[in-house]
Amino acid sequence: MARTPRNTLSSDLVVRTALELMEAKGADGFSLRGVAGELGVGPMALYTYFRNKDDLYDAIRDHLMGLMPPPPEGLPWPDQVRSVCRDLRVLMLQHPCLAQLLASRPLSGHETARVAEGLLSVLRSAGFEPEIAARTHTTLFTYVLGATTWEIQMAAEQSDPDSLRRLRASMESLSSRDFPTVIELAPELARTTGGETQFDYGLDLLLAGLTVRTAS
Amino acid sequence: MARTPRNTLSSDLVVRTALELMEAKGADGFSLRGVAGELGVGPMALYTYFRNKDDLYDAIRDHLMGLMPPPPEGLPWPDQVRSVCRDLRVLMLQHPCLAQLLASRPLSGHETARVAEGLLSVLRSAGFEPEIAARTHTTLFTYVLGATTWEIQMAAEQSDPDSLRRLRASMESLSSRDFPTVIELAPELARTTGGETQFDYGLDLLLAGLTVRTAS
DNA sequence: ACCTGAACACCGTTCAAGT
DNA sequence: ACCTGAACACCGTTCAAGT
Repeated sequence: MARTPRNTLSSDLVVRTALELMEAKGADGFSLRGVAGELGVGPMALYTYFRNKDDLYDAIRDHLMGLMPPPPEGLPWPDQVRSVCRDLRVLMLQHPCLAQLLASRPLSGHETARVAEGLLSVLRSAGFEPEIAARTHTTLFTYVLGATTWEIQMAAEQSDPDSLRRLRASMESLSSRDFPTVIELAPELARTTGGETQFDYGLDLLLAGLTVRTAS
Repeated sequence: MARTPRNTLSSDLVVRTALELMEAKGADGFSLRGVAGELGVGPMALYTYFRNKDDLYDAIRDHLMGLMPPPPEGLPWPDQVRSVCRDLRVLMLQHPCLAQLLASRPLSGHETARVAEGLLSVLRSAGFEPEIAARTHTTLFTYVLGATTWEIQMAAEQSDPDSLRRLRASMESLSSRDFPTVIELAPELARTTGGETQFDYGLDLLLAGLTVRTAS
């Protein structure tokens, strides 16, 4: 908007402006040209600070990961793990674009490494061997990613009355001969597409599985 | 490519052409104009069969879900559940675009309902109450979605030598004072970004958790 | 180093029109 | 119903140039 004079741009300002735009217009409506327009510069000005769009995405992701609190200290390890996973879910809900940024790009950057360090060190301190700690870390991360991505997507869909109407229509077109269980459980399925209870249900299954593993 | 005369188009032909294009050029390179070009028609010809791009996406997803085999019969329920989850992972690996199609759109369509019916009926037959069956279904689905999306994305990244080089560089720039565990477990983390062993590890944690639950 | 401006090769979708 | 053609309002990125 405002004509920005020379040498007032910085990679940090670009990231913050990009993040604002992404949360205002959604990950789909986001564009480099939009960011440039918001900053009052030409689209090519951004290429001074980022090699391309993906490079900017990485920077936004790392910026958001910087908002993750460290794991709580002085608790049993299952509670520490639960806390980290819940914090990541909450951060993703607060910044829905983070889901796409995490899923589509490999983890890199300082803040992202800090979050990984936190969870991995909890697992190592709990006595997990290197390979099991790594496998558990990946399992927990991908669960949070999948569960919360799904939750965000379904919430977005349900806030659009048009697509919600079409979804109901497609549900009702299903024959109760062919799909008796889907029809029977339709209310329960609608209720379990998100929410903290659903998230904790899956997380506690994983933690229960881990507890069994460590006991033997 | 070929000039298609009138009345030779059909929604099924459009879906199959779109799927081919999506697997040849990747989900990013995919476009309605590309599909139309491949069919030798103008872009607007597709709007006779689909309301918009998302509508076509839904049709492609349902087409792919039609390739899912039914759950195996005559096995203990944990083996049935494992089989369905593994089948979905394999299908996603064979058709990488399915990951994005599942994550970005709500589940609708006949074939998608059939897959849900299969897993839900396994859970109900195993004695799960309606709400627990629904929660378990969502948990399993989101785990497979998250784990396999991650696996596909990391495989794509590692096949690009340029981004692999930059990833290694960013790993080596991490100080071993600040990130001792990440550095220590770097080889294990690289090994656990995908593969059947990693997938089964998380899946078995969930199943172990479910077994504990049903026993009590 | 930092930024502009024009250009290239694209998008999805609307609208009016033709058969 | 089925499809065309022109138009609208966009994209990311390259390239040459200016300060």
